[in-house]
Amino acid sequence: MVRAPCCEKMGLKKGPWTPEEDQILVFFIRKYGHGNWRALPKQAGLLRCGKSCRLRWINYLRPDIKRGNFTREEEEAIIKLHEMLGNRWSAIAARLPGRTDNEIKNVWHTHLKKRLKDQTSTSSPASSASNVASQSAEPENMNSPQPSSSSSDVSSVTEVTAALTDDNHQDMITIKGENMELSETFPEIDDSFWCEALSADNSSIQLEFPEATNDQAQPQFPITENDSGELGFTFCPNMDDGMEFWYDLFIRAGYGDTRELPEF
DNA sequence: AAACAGGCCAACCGCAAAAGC
DNA sequence: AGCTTTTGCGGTTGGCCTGTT
Repeated sequence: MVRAPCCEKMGLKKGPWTPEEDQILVFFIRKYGHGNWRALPKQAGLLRCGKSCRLRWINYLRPDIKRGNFTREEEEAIIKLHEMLGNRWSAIAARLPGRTDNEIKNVWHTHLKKRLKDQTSTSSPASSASNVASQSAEPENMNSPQPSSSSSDVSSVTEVTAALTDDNHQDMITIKGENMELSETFPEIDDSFWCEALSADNSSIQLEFPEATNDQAQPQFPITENDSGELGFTFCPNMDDGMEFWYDLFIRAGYGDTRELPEF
């Protein structure tokens, strides 16, 4: 069987995700779910393969993800579970709410394996095993408060995501200072919608995400002209390689419109 | 201050299983 | 029933960061 072309050959992006891509993915999944990962990036206007989107969502963007350092109880539980289940990371993750298999796997390889080796080399196997067993936590203990150092260890990416996934503000955007609910706004989009979002000098489109905590989430999209003289703007103006799919994203997300989009 | 080494972790790859047709 | 597509999983990699020399 011929191997499927890799993402790069298909013109898809690889490597670290940008905050803008995260926003789009979170927005799309919150609105439509993820019934088909393969189709999702195209529908959402992301230049990523479905596999990459799935991984990003599961390992990083899911709202129930618990960020920050592992507690001692969690670490002991991982050791105990690994003793029982072996390298079945997804099975271990299923018993640790908010933790992903990838995260657990990383913790195991970077911390726990080494620690366990040190323990066994400095104490008898029997005492080590009983120590682990006695300290292992039950699943209900997993939700105990995290140390403050853990809770403060949150990236700006997560902050933006949190703002967009907060139940109090879901599907809300602000256009020219007026709060709107996406589900109400988009079905009625017409040319006047975009006119309202235009800046005073018609040089940019302004959209706002309420409660956002950094500039990246309060984007202003410069209007540019393509080779054919058609006007448009990029959804991610700060990205190095540019991703001109804003129009596609919003139309697909709220409209289902299949009109021809200008090429840039 | 620069070079190097090691730790860490997000993301990728390939394979297998499951689901769909 | 068999083939194709999609999803899930575990292993691995690459690049950034930090500590050490």
